[in-house]
Amino acid sequence: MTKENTRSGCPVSIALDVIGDKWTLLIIRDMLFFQKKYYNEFLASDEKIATNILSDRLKKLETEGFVTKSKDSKNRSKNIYKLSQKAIDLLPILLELIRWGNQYSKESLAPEKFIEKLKSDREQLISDIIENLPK
Amino acid sequence: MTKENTRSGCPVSIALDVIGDKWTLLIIRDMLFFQKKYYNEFLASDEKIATNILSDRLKKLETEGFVTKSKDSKNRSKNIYKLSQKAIDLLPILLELIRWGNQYSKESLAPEKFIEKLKSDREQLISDIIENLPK
DNA sequence: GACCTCTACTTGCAAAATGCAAGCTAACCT
DNA sequence: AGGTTAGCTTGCATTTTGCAAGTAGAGGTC
Repeated sequence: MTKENTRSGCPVSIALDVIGDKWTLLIIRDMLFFQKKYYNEFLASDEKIATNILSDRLKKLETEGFVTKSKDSKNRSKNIYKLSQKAIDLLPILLELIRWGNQYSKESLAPEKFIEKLKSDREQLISDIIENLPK
Repeated sequence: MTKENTRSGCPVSIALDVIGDKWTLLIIRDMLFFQKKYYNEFLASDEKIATNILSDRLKKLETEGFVTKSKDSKNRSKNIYKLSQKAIDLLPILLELIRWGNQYSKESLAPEKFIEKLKSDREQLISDIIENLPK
């Protein structure tokens, strides 16, 4: 009785079925690039996500196996969100989005150094980012 | 008086502002990988896009500079849609979506050979695809 | 020239998703 | 005990989506 949510067997379509919206990848971006892990950290992003959307997306990310949720041992009223490997493997997609977005918008505020590194040593950059994730 | 549609200066957000939905990239996929160029060819895809959504997305793609529209010289009632460089440059994003979608779904129907090539010689694959686009 | 089909839409309408503001509950802090 | 922080939920208006039906123009067929 599992509800089918895929539209076709095309891997592009399969990926878009879960990350094809304007918010999901921004949450994952915050976790991958800015080491965010708390609800209120996600809320504070420049794009100003609404609380109900954030709540909904975190729930979906959890049920789809992109993040795990646990209590902060220092403060039992806080939840810690942590990326699974499935989400970490979205990193190449995010890097290509960054490269494209940076190329086609004069409004892009990506640090020059990051873009340089992305172009010159993508593999090392990926390693660095993964290395840097909260344990 | 241009309407601002960007949420922030983050290049990820900038990219998602234009391709962050479930349909836009599928149209571009059809053009890049299957050399589609007619309205009814897009309609025929497995994902079964509705006519109003397709019409809306083609319009947006045109105004955003991803595709150009022209009359088919053989049949004046047909429109030909053609990718611009801006859209062709989305190819790396699509390839990473394919790789991810293929890795995380057992339902992925991507040809084994394509995935092999993607993993072993991505640059050559990109050249081949671009080479193969309708003139 | 009348009729049919094909192509590329538009329109109407119901359902779902989004955006905004407000409220709410359980820690924890002082 | 009272206020603050954290992570939500709820209500409601607006927007987007999905489905079915209709339409207008070009082309082809008898």
